[in-house]
Amino acid sequence: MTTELNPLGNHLSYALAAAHRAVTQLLTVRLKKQGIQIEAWRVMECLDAGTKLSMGELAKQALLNPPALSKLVDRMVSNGLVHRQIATADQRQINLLLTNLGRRRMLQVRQDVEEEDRALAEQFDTKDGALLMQLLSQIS
Amino acid sequence: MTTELNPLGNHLSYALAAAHRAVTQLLTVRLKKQGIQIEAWRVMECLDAGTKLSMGELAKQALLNPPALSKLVDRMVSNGLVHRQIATADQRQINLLLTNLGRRRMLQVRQDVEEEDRALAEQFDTKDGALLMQLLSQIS
DNA sequence: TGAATTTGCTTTCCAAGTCAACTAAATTCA
DNA sequence: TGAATTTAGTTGACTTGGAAAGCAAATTCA
Repeated sequence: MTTELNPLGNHLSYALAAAHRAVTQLLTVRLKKQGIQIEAWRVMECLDAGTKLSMGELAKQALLNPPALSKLVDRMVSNGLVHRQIATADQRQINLLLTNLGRRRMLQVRQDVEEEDRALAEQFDTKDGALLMQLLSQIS
Repeated sequence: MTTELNPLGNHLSYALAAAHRAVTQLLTVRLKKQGIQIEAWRVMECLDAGTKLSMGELAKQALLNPPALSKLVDRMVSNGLVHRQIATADQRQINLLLTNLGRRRMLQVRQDVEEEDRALAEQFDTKDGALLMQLLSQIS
């Protein structure tokens, strides 16, 4: 199997982009039925973890640039999923909080994401899923 | 190391997104200095491979949806990198061709991408880069 | 203290992507 | 054959994202 149809096939960055695209597309379709964006789910998952997060921290964890997060949060606020709270220690910081609706929606969405993740993991031999994850988390 | 700071850390889809984001950001910065988009580079690389590609085939290989490719190609045409040619067999199909300028630019950009890819591969023990690529290409 | 700088988040302007509708060529089949 | 359907690609309306500028609170330091 040395024949390479796609000239990009040798690039790790391409393999990564292709895999990411495939996974994202499936997940997007599934979450769209719930009327929610992958990034919004990530935000909600982070918020649910308990420790108060500033927008900056949240942006890093949810893999968004600050302006993109700001705008996403605007939309989530108007959908009643979260609300902003000015941090007491530092008045510039925002602590985002899940609403009750937000928490409920998050739990529903979590089902879907975990199902999708399971389906993904099934594409690998038993140990390979964990191995892949380990390799991926070495990056940058 | 069982402590997990980020609640998303257990999800393979998240690990993939995070890795993709890190790699893409680095590559984007580098290619921006050349004034080119990653996707445009992918298109040019595919075209260079010789076999004539329809827009549809090209979209798959370059990881773009048809409308996104159409618009990208518009820009590339106005930058003088490629030109459209109606296929003779099927008049609906477009064969995209690299211009001389396009080919020259592609060769320059390729340098950068390969350097970036090398730097990425260095983050892994010798065999792990290939292993990661192999695992990634199993996905969908 | 208070002027200058830094930090945290948002806004603005513009570039790029999506979905759905559209055009035209090719194919199907009655 | 020719009407109906399918396929290839593009377009238009709308949404989202990024870079850079903006604003206000916090911090530095003269």
